[in-house]
Amino acid sequence: MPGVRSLNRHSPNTLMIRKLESIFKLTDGEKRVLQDLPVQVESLRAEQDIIRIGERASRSCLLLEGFTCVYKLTSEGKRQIMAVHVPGDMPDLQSLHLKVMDISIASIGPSVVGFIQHDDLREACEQYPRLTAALWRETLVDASIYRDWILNIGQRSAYPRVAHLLCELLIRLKAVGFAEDDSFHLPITQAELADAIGITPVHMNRVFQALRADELIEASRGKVAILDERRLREEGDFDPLYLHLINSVSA
Amino acid sequence: MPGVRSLNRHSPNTLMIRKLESIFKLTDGEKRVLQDLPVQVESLRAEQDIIRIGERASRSCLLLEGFTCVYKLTSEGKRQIMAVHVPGDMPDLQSLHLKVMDISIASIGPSVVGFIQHDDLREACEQYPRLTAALWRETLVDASIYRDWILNIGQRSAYPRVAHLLCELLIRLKAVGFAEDDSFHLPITQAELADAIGITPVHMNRVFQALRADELIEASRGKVAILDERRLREEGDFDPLYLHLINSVSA
DNA sequence: CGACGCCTTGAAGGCGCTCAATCAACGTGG
DNA sequence: CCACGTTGATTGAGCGCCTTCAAGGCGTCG
Repeated sequence: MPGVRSLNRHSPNTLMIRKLESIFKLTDGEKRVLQDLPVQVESLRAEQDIIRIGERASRSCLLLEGFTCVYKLTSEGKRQIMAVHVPGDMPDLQSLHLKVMDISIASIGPSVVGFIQHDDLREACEQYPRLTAALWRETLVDASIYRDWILNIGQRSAYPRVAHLLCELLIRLKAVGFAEDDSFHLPITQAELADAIGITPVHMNRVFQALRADELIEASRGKVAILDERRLREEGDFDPLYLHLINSVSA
Repeated sequence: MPGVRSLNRHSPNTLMIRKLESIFKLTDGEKRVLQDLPVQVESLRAEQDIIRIGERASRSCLLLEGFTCVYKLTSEGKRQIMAVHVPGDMPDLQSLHLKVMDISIASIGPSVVGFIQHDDLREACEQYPRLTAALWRETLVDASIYRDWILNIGQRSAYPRVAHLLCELLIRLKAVGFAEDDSFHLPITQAELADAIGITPVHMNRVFQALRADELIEASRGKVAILDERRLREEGDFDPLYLHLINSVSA
């Protein structure tokens, strides 16, 4: 069972505040409300469900460390991962207005999340309408990423698809300071990546080998290094417009 | 160029009001604000872009008649359609908070849309915060549909994929009263459907023939009839949960 | 050291693609 | 009223990306 612990460096909400601030300057009042939001921090093991499809949510979570993903199963038991979250993301913010979950959310690798009650969130938004706008915007960016995944899976072959996903992860991790030197820690199996890309684990492996052979990436035991980002973007037909990043150099 | 005309039966916003009312009862004040929202109605030819990727939007549109779709092109010129809208939908509501478009939106077949200035929308939302919630919810349902498309394209083969899409269209059209007798008018070419499903026009054609041979659908010249919805849902592994419909019999 | 999880590799087959030609429906102009 | 062009649906043949089904390798951990 998940233990409760306190974060060492920052208050849990610091990540969220920093992220929202990249959109527009928050007033002191807005910052204070966010800072005072009660957050229940929990550590998760790898592959642990946070919430499952069909359940009703009364709180949303903020990812603090590690990774989470959105997934869904077909009736035949095939899994599709529709999104991967990096620290600072709110994986199930949508449940604020869509009570019953249409997806499941799980941790990838060991992670730390903070739960915020919907009532608290709603109250903060009522007090400071710009928070509503900022959170709404977050969900809109999520939607934009979904759209790009549809394009990626629907129109590109396996190799560029993987390249595209890696470009996205790199830029998003850079944006929150979790990728140094174009390399990042990603405790995800090839099988899971395959589920996100819509291909077979076997084929995922072959694509990875091709990417390594082409000297685009290095990958081993949870560590991914992008060797040539420019060329990887070309191969993956990657344009970061859809991420709607603001103060980003690489975007 | 698109002509401007007035709608015969209802005020343009009636559709939107009816839709939002399915979520929660609107107060008279809320209804009045919506009713008074200045709407610029325009008729569109088939295949006409409403807004293109990279452009900045200062207004959003409400689909009144016909169909629109969200699409994006790869650098190789392949097109993926990520969403199809039915009357009552707001195809680019997202631009309210994401100014620069990450997608293009176009009409499918001749359509009628109403444009609403963002400033007007924002003002209405500030006056009546529940409108904000309702519109936010709309965009969240859009996102849920995107997710399901990722699952559909990523994990299912062509035949169930098409079945799934047809189920979705039927139920959404029913919800706004645009599908009588499990059949609906859909002025879309097989090539366009193929772009939405992520397959080739040629293969789309073969899947259609299979669906007809299995007596699941009838389709000719812009008219689609669902002959056996229960079985089509089975074949398409369709569960309408993700549509988050409220007062719907079939959901 | 044995078991387990994950990565890797091989071979065979199928789903969907590509390329191309034909057909059907419709609108247009002569 | 018909020849013609255009657009979309249909069909065929061949090929290739990716899947499926295995088996084997390798590192980690009890």
